[in-house]
Amino acid sequence: MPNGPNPFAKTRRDHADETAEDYVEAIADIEVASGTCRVKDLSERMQVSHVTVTRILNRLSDAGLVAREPYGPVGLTPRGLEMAAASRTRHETVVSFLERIGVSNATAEHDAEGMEHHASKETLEAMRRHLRQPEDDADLG
Amino acid sequence: MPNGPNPFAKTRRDHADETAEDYVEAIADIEVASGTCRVKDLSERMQVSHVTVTRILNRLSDAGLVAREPYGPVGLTPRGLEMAAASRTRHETVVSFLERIGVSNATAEHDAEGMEHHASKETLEAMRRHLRQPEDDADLG
DNA sequence: AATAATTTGTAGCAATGGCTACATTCTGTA
DNA sequence: TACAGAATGTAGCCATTGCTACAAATTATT
Repeated sequence: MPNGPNPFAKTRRDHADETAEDYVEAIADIEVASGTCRVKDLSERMQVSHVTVTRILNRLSDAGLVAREPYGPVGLTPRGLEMAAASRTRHETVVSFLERIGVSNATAEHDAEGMEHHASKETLEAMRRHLRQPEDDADLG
Repeated sequence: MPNGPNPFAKTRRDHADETAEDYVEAIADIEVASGTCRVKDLSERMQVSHVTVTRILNRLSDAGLVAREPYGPVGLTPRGLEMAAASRTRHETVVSFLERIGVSNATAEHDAEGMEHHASKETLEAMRRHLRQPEDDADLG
């Protein structure tokens, strides 16, 4: 039978926060890759309509994460930059870790995209600890 | 800089499916633990109001996963049982794996709750492969 | 400059998942 | 049986994230 009373919880509420992190990280990536980030870049990257992107950007702008003016490029505020940096670090940790245990790069990127929002500090530390280990143990056929 | 064009995607759409899996798995757990599952058990477990639970159960009932009649207990259909079994297996894989890399049981349970929905077949196989390995490599201080 | 094409914005609809407030049904007990 | 309390159901509100359709602005082309 299951073990504890409720190791579970509201895994579901913070959905909007995950969206914020995804977008902020995407904006930072696109800026690095293309110089500037446009609504269209985001709609392509997130594979949603430009309408969805616009509405989310408005919310992130109100939240002080994104700097933006109508028909202009999409930028990050200092707070947005902070969040992007943290997200990126965490993303890279998860991707590298998955690759270390034998997952292909493509799958690691894909799975990390969803998993990274649920990896606690303790779990991320465990992953980094593992990454610091020599990869001897990876010889499993 | 980032690597590929779009290893990302619609990580966001399948939210309702995740909810279905969470509820179906919770129902199975509660049935095992208490004999029967009631709306109240679910609202406590998921930490949401009974209203939210009722509405979600209606949807799952329409979807053929949950069997239910007004004011009665909550049961699983054959399809619901299948889904619960698969969810449970996956959940246990993720929890065991996290524990193996040094995460505490409480954190493993918590993180797995969110991560399990994003672990692809390939990633789960990598985790199981790792679990089959002797734990020698775990001696990192 | 005028026109065409692209990009972005707005209006408005649907589904999902939160909630409170209130109605109903069930259960247990006086 | 009647009543009190607990458990469920229903109505209706909000936020988030999808969408299509249409309007407006920007950019590119003729």
